[in-house]
Amino acid sequence: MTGRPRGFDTAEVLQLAMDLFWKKGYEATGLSELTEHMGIGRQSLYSTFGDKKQLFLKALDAYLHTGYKEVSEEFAAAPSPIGALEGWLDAMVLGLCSAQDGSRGCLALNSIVEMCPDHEDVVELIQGHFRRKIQLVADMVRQGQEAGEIRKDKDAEDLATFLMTGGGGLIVASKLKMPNSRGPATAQFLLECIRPLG
Amino acid sequence: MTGRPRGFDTAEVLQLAMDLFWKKGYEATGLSELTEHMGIGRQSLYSTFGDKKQLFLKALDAYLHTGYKEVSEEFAAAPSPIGALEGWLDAMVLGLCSAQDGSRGCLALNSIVEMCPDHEDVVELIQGHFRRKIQLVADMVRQGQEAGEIRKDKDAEDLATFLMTGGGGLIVASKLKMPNSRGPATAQFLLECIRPLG
DNA sequence: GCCTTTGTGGATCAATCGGTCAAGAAGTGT
DNA sequence: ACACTTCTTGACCGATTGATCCACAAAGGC
Repeated sequence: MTGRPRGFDTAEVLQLAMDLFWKKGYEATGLSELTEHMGIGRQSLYSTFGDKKQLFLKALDAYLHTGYKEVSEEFAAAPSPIGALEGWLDAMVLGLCSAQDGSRGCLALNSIVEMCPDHEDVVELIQGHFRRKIQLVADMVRQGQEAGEIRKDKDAEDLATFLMTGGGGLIVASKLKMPNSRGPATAQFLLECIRPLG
Repeated sequence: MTGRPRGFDTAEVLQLAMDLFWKKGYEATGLSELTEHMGIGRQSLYSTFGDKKQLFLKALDAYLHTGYKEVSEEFAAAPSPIGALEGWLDAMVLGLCSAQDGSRGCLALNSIVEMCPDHEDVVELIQGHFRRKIQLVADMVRQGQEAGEIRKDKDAEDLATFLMTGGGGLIVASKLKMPNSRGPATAQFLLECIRPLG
């Protein structure tokens, strides 16, 4: 027998939970806030997602997957490798300045800082995503190297790590909302550093 | 009248509080843990430092000051501007790999991620420190430019921001403890990017 | 020695935490 | 219409949170 169906869309309320975790962090987000913001009852939350930790892991996983998918699609639609990377960094800096999202940064980075090295499950989840994303960027770097748009005297994965690290720094710094942010200039300089010499 | 003197050294227990906040973050650190780790009673803590938030602010302030002082002294003792910056980045990467400190990262960056943009007092405190530190690094970059060790086609403060951002990214990434960390290589590349062209 | 001032330790506060339980509402399948 | 399953609602749990109160100990000034 099938019983009464759920009165809400699982993926939808998971997205709402993600929003809250993103804005407030894991520890600072209470169950009462979650249920209120998600628009469902306490028991519905527990029977659907397990406990708070599992809900967080599922929200984080969804975040990582959609993030990977978005970048992947942007890369595929880009006119050139260097254009793809430029668009990626620009979107990163642009997203950080949008007054809409405030300065909530990146859920993955926030979670790293808050929950590493405790919470091994979170560490492993993000490590796996990090590895895949590095490969995604490194592939694009390799294409750029073959096209002569990117310097060939450095390993593609090293350059990808360099971009990822710089991007991470940009995201974290953006939370400070310094009066005269040099985010765009720094992003441009990151790109400049991987171009062919001369 | 002077009354009974304190049975502990204020700066000493503040350092202990800092250690705990550094390792666990603000929210995740409880009063019971604090008093136990600091070795003082609850009431002593409150009468000496105010409430938890004020204690945190004082610990963070102490952290920022000692951090600034250390870098400042390292810079003064360095043989050359580029050597100063190299030593700074090396110490940063080295400190992150030390098994002793685990992967607690940097208290300032951790606090930014956890407490911005709420907790305006924390934001302002770190913003002020950030401004001063950028100036410290930018001054060293300027000296390097005049000495011909650093490229002159970029603004010194832009290059300093670039280094700070990259360093921040390194610190955050280090918390993930990826199997084959490319931290040292990335730090070296950061330095390479600010050297004169050709 | 006494008196005053301050520090200390333990009990205690209301509030909130994550999590559970049980009763009733709302469906599905036959 | 009925039985059966699932979802939903709200009360409730012990534990812990940051914070306060109060009695008592310990030191300096006279």
